[in-house]
This record gives sequence, C-alpha cells and structure tokens, in this order.
Amino acid sequence: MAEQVGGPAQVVLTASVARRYYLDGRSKVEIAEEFGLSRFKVARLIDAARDSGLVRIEIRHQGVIDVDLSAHVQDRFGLQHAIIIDTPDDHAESLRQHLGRAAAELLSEVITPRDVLGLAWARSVSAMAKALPRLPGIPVIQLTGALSLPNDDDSSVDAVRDVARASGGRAYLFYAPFTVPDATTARALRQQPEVARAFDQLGLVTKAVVGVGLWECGQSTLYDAAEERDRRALRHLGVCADISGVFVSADGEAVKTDLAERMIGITAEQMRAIPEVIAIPYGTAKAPAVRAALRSGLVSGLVTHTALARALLDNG
Amino acid sequence: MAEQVGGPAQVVLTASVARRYYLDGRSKVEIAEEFGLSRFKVARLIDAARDSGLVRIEIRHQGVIDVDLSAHVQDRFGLQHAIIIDTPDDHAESLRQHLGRAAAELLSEVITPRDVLGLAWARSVSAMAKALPRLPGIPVIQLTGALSLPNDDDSSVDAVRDVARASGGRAYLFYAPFTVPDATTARALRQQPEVARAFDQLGLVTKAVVGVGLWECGQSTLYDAAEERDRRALRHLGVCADISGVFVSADGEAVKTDLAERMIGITAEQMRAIPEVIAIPYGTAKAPAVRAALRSGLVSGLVTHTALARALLDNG
DNA sequence: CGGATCGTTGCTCAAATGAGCAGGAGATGT
DNA sequence: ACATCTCCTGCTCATTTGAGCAACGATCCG
Repeated sequence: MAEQVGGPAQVVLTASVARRYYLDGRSKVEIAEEFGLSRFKVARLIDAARDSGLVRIEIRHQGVIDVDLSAHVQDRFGLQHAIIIDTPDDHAESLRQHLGRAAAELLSEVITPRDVLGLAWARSVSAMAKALPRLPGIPVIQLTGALSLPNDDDSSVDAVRDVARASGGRAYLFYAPFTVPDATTARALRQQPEVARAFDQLGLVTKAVVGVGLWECGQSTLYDAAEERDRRALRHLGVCADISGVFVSADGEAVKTDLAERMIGITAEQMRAIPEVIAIPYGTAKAPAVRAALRSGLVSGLVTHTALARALLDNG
Repeated sequence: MAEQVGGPAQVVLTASVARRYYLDGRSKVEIAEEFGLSRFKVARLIDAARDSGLVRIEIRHQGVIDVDLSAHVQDRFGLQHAIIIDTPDDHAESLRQHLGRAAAELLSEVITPRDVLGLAWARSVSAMAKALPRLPGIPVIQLTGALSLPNDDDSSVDAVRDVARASGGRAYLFYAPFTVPDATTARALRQQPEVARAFDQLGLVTKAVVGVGLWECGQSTLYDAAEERDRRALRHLGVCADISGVFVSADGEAVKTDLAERMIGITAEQMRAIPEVIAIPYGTAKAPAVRAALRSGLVSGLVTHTALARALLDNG
C-alpha cells in the first residue's frame, strides 16, 4: 500500500486510466487503444493504482446492517445466515424491536411456499412476529409452551397466531405453560389434542425461530421462572444456554435434565432435525450462551446486534 | 444507482462476495466455488453490488494534485500534460511556489537525456527553476530577454542558469532586456554573440516552459512594463494573451505586432515548432488568456491550480 | 570500455469473463 | 383453470485478462 506511482504526469495518467476502468467500465483493451498504450501497460497502471491507494474500494451499507460484521460472523461460525444490526442501543425493548424487524425481513426473504415454520417462545420471536408483513401461505407450528411475563401481554400463542395470520396458512397452536410442576401433568398436557396435533407436525418443520438465554439470573426467562432447585440442578449439570427450552452446555453438548420432563416443548433431537433454526439473541452478557448455542450446531442462523457480535468474535 | 439488492440475507451475501472479489482479489470462479454458486450468479451479485452503491470505488490522491480535474482538463483541451494543484491559496507568491514545485516535478519526469530545454521569462518559470532538484545533462536555452521587476531579483537569466546547473548541461544564456525602445536596437541586440548563439538553438528545442499573461493591467508583466501606446495598440489588434512574449487573440490566433520588432524573444512560429510547451499560469482572472493560449495550440502542457482550472472548464 | 544487474516492455497461452440466449418457475390477468 | 408474462437461471462462444517469460535498455561498477 501507499507506494509511489511516479511523478505528477504518471499520477494523472494512472488516475485517468483507473477512472476509465473502474468508473466508466471500459475494458483494458479499449483503454489501451484510447491512450495509445499496450494492454499490459494499462493492466500494470491499474494494479499500481490499486496498490498505491489511488483507487480506493470500500464496501459498506448505508443502513442498519453491518454487512462486514455479518459476513464475518457467518463465516466464522459457519452459519447459513447472520444479520448483524448496527445499533449502539442497549435498551432491551428497543433492541428487541430492531432485531425483530430485521428477523422478519430475513424470514420473509428466506421462507418459501414449501416451508413449514416453527416458532418457539421468546420475546424476540414475538417482536419478529409483530414486524412480519406478509408471508406465503405456510403452516406455522408452535414449538413450546408459553411463559407468562408480568409486564408483557405477548405469548408464544400470540406469535404463532400473528404469523399464521400474516401467512394465511394453518396455525398449529395450543394454550399450555412452558413448565409445569410435575412430569405427570406434562405428560397429560402433551396428550391434549391441540398440543399433540402441533407436536405431530414437529418433524415436518423446515425453519424455526428461537430465542437464546444464558442460564443466569436475568438472562433467561426460563431461568427466572424456574425454581431455585432447578436453577441449581441445571447449573450443576453444566447448562450454559437455553435455546427456547433446549439446554446446552458451554461446549455445545445438549444436556439431559429432569426439568425437561416437566416442560412442554421441543427436544434437542427434534430441533436438530430442523434444517434451519434462526436465533435472535441480544445483550452482550449472553455471549457465552450464544457461543454455546452456535457450537451445538442446533442454530444455523443468527440475528443480533453489533455489540453481541463483537463479543462473540473477540472471544469465540 | 441505489437500487435495492433484496433482503438482509441477500445484502450480506452480496457484500461477502463483493469483498472477496474487490478486496481479496479472488476470481469469480473461485468465489462461485466457495459459496456454491454459479459464476454467473457471482457476476450478477457483483454487478448488483456496484449498481446499488454497496461497493463504492473512488479515485483520489491524498496529495496536492487533483487527479480528476487534471485528467478532465487534459482531456478537454487535448493536452499532453495537465497538472492541477489543489490549493485554496490565492496569494500569488505562494501559488507560484506551489506551481513551481509541481512543474519542476513534471519536468524532471518528462525530460529525457535527448531533450533540449527552452525557458522563457516568467516568474513562475523562475519558481520552477528554483524547485528543480536534478535533471539529465541537457542543453538549456534561454528563449526571451528579461524584465527587471521592482521587488524581485529573479530574471530569465537566473532561471536558465539554475536549471543548467541542475542538469549539468550547456546553458545558452544572454543578458538582454525583453523589450527595447526601438527596432534597430533590438536587431543590434539579436546580432550579439550570446543572443545569436542562443537563438540559433531555438529550432532544436524539444521542450519549453513559459508563462501566460492576460493583456490587462496587473495580469501580465509585459503589459505592465509596456508603454501606454503599445498597450492600446495591442488591445486594438485583439491581443488577449501573451505567452512569454508571443501574442495571441482570444480565438487563439497569433497576432503580429509592431512591439514584436522591439522585443528580444521567441516568435510564434518558433514556439509552434517546439513539440512540448508547458505553461504555468495562475490566478482566475487569467482564465481568458489561458483559454486563448490553449486554443492557439502553442501550449501542450499546463500546470496550474484548481480555481483557474475550474474557471477554464466552466466557460471554456 | 565491458560486464553485471535491475527494471521495463510486450509476447504466448491458458484461464477468466461478458453478452446474449433459451428454458423454467412463479406471478398475473381473464 | 389456463394462457401469458416476467424474472431468474445457467448455458455457449467470443473476448478479455493474468501469469510467467524473454528481450531490451538503462544504470552502475570495476
């Protein structure tokens, strides 16, 4: 870089040639004829122009997507899709809306009429559902029960209904909590017609959208809703992340838990069978969980913000 | 420009491909293999990236030369060389120094050991001479007499001596004024051995450096030094510019004048015979004169500053 | 002055590339 | 439902382009 290209006349000639080539799109042969040079000379001038920095090529996107970081993350973690939203925002609610919108765009871009869509419970998934404009008429399957949140009227059901309405396709939804007090109740609930009907479709799901939580206080709605016994038990088992109810350790292994028997939701195996699972995590604190989720191979798409993406790369 | 490239996934893919192509210098075939696309698809993505503005290519020079303007001027006026110095400066002395330095660089770039260099009298030529670092050992010919300026110790002779010293070549210099009171004196001076020896070389000159003046008060040292009678007479003859003593009209025709008989200097025909004549004008006021000089075809190289170059293009 | 070395130039040949085209999928109007 | 339209894809073939090479000229030393 920044080597010399010679004297002023040389500089002007080089710049003219580079302009004709890069900006006017002429071929080197044409340029050679125009300037009375050999095409080799033209090629060398253009190389010199690039090497010397006289020609500067930059790739950027005047929008919310950090294309470079997105590509880097996608490449680094071998993802099918990675969308990194460039926002300095760190307010959870606002972040969720931004990411929801981006995820909605991504989904409407990658979904085809032959897809079957699965939605897990997560606030970011709800945000996406609300931002979704229109979709082909595809079936939408609810993947998990819902957690009721104090300050929020969203639920897994709402998201499924929203999306099904946007698509005009069949909605497989049910009303059930994410966790129940005992395994028996859970089994009973799974027998319930609506639940059973939805779970029967699980094997057909081709694309799913999930959230990611870190198994720590305030970093996972599932953690926050769990009893202290379960929190501890799972921590002891090495649980690092919950991917909409699927537990994985820091090194990306699915972890079998007692809690699973008391949950209404998709299993690790079922999730692994889904060709594309898009996660929408946010907050730098969750970086270890996201790393675990990516390592597990369960997640193949990521929609998140710059700060978290950088955290992933810095120590990933 | 600025068309869409599709959804976020598309944007990220396009950016990745464009990065590999433009920044990493991979071939489209390689990229196609890497991303599992056809090479045609890759080509279309790259085109889209350019059209949409995702890839921006700019050509600039982080230096004093405005390469774009230079190329434009060179093209517009069919010049062999055009160097436009980007400076907001409008102080004559400072401008002269900048242009002198640039002209010196240009000269040392284009001069070859087989050239014969001619120097006319002009303050900008002196400035160039002072800035000249080294040159092949070529003959240097003085083209005109000198005008003595009140606040300036430079003269045509000094410039010739400076350059000859820089080159180590033979200097054909003489001590004579640019204008004399009558034609007889002028003829007598031309008979003078030193003058005659220099003028004998005129036909051999292959490159020359000259100044340009506008035939108005304060815009030409020759005008300022002339008597009121001559000023008027030449204005009546339609003289617009003096190119180191060669007079041309606004439409670029050489103008024959009585004054010429009282001058010690190169004629229009002799100047036309020189393959490359580089002019170093400055000051926007001189735009009409420079335009005339360019139109005359006597000048084939230009070293000047942005303001004057823009003035030339705006109304040229 | 002769010889060595370095950079520059234009060549050949194989690979990369662009223009234009035909087939197919999806959208649209009747 | 059907015909038509449009857009997208990947093909062929001719052109453009790059890598490496040998000849040339200039410069530098001995």
